[in-house]
Amino acid sequence: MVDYDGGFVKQALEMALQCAVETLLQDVPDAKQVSVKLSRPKIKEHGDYAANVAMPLAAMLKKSPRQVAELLLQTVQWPEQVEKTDIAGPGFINIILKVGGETDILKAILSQGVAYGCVDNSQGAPVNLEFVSANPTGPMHVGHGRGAVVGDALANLLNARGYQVHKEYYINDAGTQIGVLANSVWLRMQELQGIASSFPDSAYPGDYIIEIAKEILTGKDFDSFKAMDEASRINEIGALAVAANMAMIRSDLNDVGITFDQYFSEKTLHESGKVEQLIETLENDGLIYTGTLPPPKGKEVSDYKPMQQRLFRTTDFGDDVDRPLQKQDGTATYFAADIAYHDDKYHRGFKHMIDIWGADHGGYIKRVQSAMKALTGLEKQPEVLLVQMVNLTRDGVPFKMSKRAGTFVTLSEVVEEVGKDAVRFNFMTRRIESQFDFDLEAAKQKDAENPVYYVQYAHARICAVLRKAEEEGISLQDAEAVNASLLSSDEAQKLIKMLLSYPEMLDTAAQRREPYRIATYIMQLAAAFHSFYHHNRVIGVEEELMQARLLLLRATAQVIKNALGLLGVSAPKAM
RNA sequence: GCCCUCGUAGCUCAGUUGGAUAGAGCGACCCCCUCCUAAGGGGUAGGCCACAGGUUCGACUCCUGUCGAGGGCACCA
Repeated sequence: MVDYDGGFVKQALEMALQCAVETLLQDVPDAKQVSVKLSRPKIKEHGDYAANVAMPLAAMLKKSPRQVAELLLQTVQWPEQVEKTDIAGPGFINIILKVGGETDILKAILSQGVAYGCVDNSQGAPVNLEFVSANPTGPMHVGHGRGAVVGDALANLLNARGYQVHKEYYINDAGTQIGVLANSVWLRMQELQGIASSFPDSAYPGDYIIEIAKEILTGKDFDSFKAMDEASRINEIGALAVAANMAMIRSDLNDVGITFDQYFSEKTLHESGKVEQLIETLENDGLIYTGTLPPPKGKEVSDYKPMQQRLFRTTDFGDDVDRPLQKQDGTATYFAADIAYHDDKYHRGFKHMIDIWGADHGGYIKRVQSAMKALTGLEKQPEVLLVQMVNLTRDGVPFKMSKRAGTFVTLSEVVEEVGKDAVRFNFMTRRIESQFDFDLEAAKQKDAENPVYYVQYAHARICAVLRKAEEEGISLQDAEAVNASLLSSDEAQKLIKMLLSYPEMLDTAAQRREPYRIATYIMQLAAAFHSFYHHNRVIGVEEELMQARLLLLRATAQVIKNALGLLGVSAPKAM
């Protein structure tokens, strides 16, 4: 048991078995490639690792799986860590490692501290991770919060596993929505000046619009706006309103502990001519033509009119239909700006991009990837992770959110009610592919239904024991001096195995972009600890055993803290 | 009509990317604090893994179809 450095033993075992497999297959004429993959059996009796290679080999060698397993065991040259092996069930090879490595692993956790589970990323591949990117037309709602929390945890996870992550927020500060925003604010500004005006349905109704209007009026005289022509007034107010909303969004994000390395403005892409340049480039490459798109199917489009458009041949690169880059009035579409944006990322040196989007943007993936393939030749870039919707309920009753009707629940409201840790942890407990039912009342409760308390409590409990030890004048022995082989109880062994599997879990989570695995892991780890705690008294037992158990607790606290840290959740010393 | 995601215990969800007896929490029922934090531990009950085929030594996992839920389908973002 020395694979606390992240799967070292597992690799050695796999290589050893692989050699044996190849030796066996030497004489087989039509042998197919068989690669050895070890798994960790769920059941203790099945050993530390299990191999299933004997089964697929059986047919090729025309022998039973158990016979094949025996041949393999005769051939294989195991590394020294292997204690013994078994053939079990239909033909599994179960590998049992030498015990007695407990001290090594616990010592390693303590000496590595926050670095336990991490690999060096100083030479790591740069990854551009774009997430949240909520429109700057209003505050963030809880749905945005899920993407924000997942994105931030993924950034931490990838950084921990060898990548260099650049966190980016794309500000959609161009287009008609900003016009609507500006107009809404202008109406409120007039209202505040006592000028009665009708408030159309198309305007944003939220109270925050009034706040923005007030803020603008304290900074600048109303008459100066009145004196402007329509276009420059809307432009100016739009810019001020976007700035105000972005300040609010950044503050909301800050409340959940999220910051970005870069905020990228869509507007600057238009202003700098990058969008135009992109269209020109595509034009020169013959990737644009004039054509007419068919009407959308299955969707009511009352104002559909066939029209000639400049279309990008994305179908040549895997898309379903060619996409317009310019609107009827000649201005660039959102899509045009978006591929200019991703192209810009590419030219900033990011060959690898990950975007986290809401599920309502699922239909958008193919066209962006197709466009990027056309522009850069990269396949499947950006890598898009879709986060499913958050369904809000209050005491089980569905709660419809609408920015238009002003009935949405903001992220900051929820954070204020529930707390940052609970919001972050709860959002991390499910796969992003599953829709999230978020009950506003349940999330407020500080009881067992809130898993965050279960895991934080585990950490606090350990700290309490360590405090108690200090109070009683017990000095913690140096890890080197501790005889950790005394940790032989079932609960202790289970806990050690959990600690040992942490780097492996992180690696899987990073490779599969599934930070929720961290949350699942912490819950299992906390359960293993609580069980240990209940069955194994620490303070008051015989000195040598007590020191061993204290060491185990210290290592457990460290891993809980590390894992929670990746999720952006605190590990309280007392609760 | 087409595309994407999902369907596992009464409820909310895991299931290590095809392995051995499908696991937690909540809810139900029953135990455990003279003892380091009971925000905890132990146990019982609860399953045709939506359904039907297929692939193979083996399928909750992969493929096809059906049913059901959510999202999306030009000139918005």
